[in-house]
Amino acid sequence: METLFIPLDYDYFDWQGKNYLRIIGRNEKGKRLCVIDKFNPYLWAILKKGVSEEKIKNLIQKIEKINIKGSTRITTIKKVEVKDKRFLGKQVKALKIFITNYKDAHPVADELDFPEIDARRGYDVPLLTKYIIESGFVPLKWHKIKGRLLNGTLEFGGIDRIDVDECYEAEKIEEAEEQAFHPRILAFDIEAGEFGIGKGEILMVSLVGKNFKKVLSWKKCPENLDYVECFKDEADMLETFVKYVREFSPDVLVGYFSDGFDMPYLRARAEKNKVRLALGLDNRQPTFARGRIPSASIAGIVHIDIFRFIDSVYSQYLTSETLGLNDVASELLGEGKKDFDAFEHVKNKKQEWQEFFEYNLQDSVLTYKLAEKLWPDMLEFSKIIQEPLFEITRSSMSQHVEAFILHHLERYNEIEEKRPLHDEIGERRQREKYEGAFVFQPTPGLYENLAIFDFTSMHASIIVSHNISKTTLLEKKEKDCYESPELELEGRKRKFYFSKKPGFFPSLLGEIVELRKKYKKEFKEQPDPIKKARSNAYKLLANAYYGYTGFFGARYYSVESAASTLAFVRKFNKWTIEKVSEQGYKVIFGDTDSVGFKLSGKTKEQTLKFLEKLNSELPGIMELELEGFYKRGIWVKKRTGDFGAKKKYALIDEQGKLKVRGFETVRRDWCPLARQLQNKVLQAILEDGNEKKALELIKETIKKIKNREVNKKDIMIRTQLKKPLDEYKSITPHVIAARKIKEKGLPIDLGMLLEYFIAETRGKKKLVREKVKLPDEKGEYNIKYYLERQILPAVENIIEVFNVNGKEIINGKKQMKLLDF
DNA sequence: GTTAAGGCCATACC
DNA sequence: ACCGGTATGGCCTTAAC
Repeated sequence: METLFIPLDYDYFDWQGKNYLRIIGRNEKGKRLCVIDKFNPYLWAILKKGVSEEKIKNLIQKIEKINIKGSTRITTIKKVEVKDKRFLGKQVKALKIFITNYKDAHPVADELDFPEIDARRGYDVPLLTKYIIESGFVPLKWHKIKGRLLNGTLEFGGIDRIDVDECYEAEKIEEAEEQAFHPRILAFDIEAGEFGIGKGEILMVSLVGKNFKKVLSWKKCPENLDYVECFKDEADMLETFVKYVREFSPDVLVGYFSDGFDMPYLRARAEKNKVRLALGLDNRQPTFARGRIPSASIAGIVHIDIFRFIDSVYSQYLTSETLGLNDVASELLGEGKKDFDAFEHVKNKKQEWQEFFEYNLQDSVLTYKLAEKLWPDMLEFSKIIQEPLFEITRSSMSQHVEAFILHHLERYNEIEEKRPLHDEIGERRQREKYEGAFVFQPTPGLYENLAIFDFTSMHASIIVSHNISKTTLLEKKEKDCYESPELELEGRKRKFYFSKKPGFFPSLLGEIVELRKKYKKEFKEQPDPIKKARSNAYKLLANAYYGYTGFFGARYYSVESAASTLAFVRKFNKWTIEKVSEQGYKVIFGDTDSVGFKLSGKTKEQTLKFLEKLNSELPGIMELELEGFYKRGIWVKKRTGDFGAKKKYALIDEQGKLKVRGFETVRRDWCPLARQLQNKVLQAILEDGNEKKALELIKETIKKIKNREVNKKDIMIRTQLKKPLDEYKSITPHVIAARKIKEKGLPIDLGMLLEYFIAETRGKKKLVREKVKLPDEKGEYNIKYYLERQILPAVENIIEVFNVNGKEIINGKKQMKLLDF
């Protein structure tokens, strides 16, 4: 039998002591199929240099006798082969040791304690990763499967007795031509009576798919909402939820924060009600893998918590201030959550059931739309990294980088390095920090006609151009090698040297950068979401690569590499600043990979020509590009000290578009009133080149504050709770806000955004925290606080740029003047 | 009781 | 534990008077 197949969900099982894979996917007609494949696990024993043939033979005989006896299986050595391999870039002889069950790879490695063996590797890569590398059966690409149709016999212990159309035992798997694939997506969301997992009842569950929307409820039966279905109790509702999911037969079941909330809640309530949450195609209940956030997985269906993908990968593209469903959906879909206070409804037993149902449905609608919108990104990430969707949507960027490397080592005949052990991680984390990038000290002022140059993927291009990595690092200087600038590490000045023989680590990064360029070009020529996602995925990967070298959990961790890369970053940034100055431009700012300067009478054409010249002097694939030309820009004084603040500026381009960095405008822990005013002030100043209109704007706002005409939502300050409430050494306003919420009986979650305002208070209260009130608390805003601690700080150093006697203003009269308006 | 320095804390830039 | 160094600035805590 032969069929086309796209693999979606990977799982493994044991049969007669051996590992098998069960892969669920679809054929080209949309039928759901299952493929059973064998797996031949092995690990590596890297031999010491110069071990004789004779000794190797003896060693192999000893190894072949190893067996691991467990309660359910005995793992033995199937065969041992001698191979010429590379390890950390060096040529080695290694034994490829095939074993019967990968779950015992670790104990087998422990047994390989022979004097001829230098190192043991390849026992700590996750089984699925190992399988995909070996089989080439990569996720989300079409394959042609030749195999035997299984028919529900007990051949594999009945593993094929699952809810699929057909199940094959694979005999041959080969890649097939690409074609479009549209997954069946089903989104879900629950509403519960209490926030604590399982503490309250699940009041309703919504489900949204293509041409499918339902709200399941048991608390209330509305007459006029056709999508609401009513049940006699919670258990009945949960059973129907399971039934509907099974009937819809989704490839992807998606929630928003469902790993952390919906799934564990469903599990807890199902247990309580003695309902089996048999969502898996094999009728199993969801399982929860351990981890910082437990990942809920369903056999045969890819459960995606879209929040986790956004959190670890996609958030870099977002400007929303929180990663909550409302903010993210508003930004990506232009549509937010329904305005409804579910907590109020439950707590005060309100009877706004219609609104509640709509609210619940809308959450699933948004989750569904987000999943559709982000599908190209998840798809491309999965195809590029070659890891299954489930893993892709839950991994950090460093894990993505590492997985990408692991999946491409075979091309370099390279044996994988091991994961650092607990003690090693500890040591790495404790080691002294190394010096970072260079930031140019700006001079405060308003400047006209500016240009900004920046390096494209600077860290990546430095690593590639200087062949920097753990495995290309030389012990000492050689005749022809790359030499890092002098840097300080562990208290002494030193340099590092890297071989000119291309290493797999920088080479792979070189490929990533190349592919990024290629797909970016393709996207520009003929834009579509897939091309965009592909180009973005490579870009993200390239940018995360440097961070990976300095990440303590990395297999290819290398402080020397990270420190050297940064030394080059500093060198090239300063080099650019110098060159630009020498050419007669006035440099205004510079940070890490960018330099901004005044055109100083030169034309754009001259500047672009000069850019070309600079590029001809850069090594390897390093490249400077024009970030943009700007009409005006403003830099302000630091609040403490009499010099320009770094990482704080605002620019306006020729189209009048504002670009604000670092100012309160872009800081979410300032009230909207101050932020909006500052933004308007910056806009006015940069448009007109003078402060007249700005002063008017400030005057207006001050008047509004004094007359108590400011909207309440505009004075709210939002601050994130970054650690458990009782760990705070300093009791700041937002800690008070959190305590107040706790007193109300609401949950305090790590990472939640606390909202509060500063109110007028009676009596002698000096500290800000004593005036904190929650949004729904009664009280008037504190005029003095908002004038002096929000509005004034947000605008005073901006308008100060226009005053010749700048120093006097900050200490004296103008402050008073401003407030006297 | 007041005040300045130092530390804690959140957030931004790249 | 899940990229990390550079940087700003508010507010609290502490120590000194």
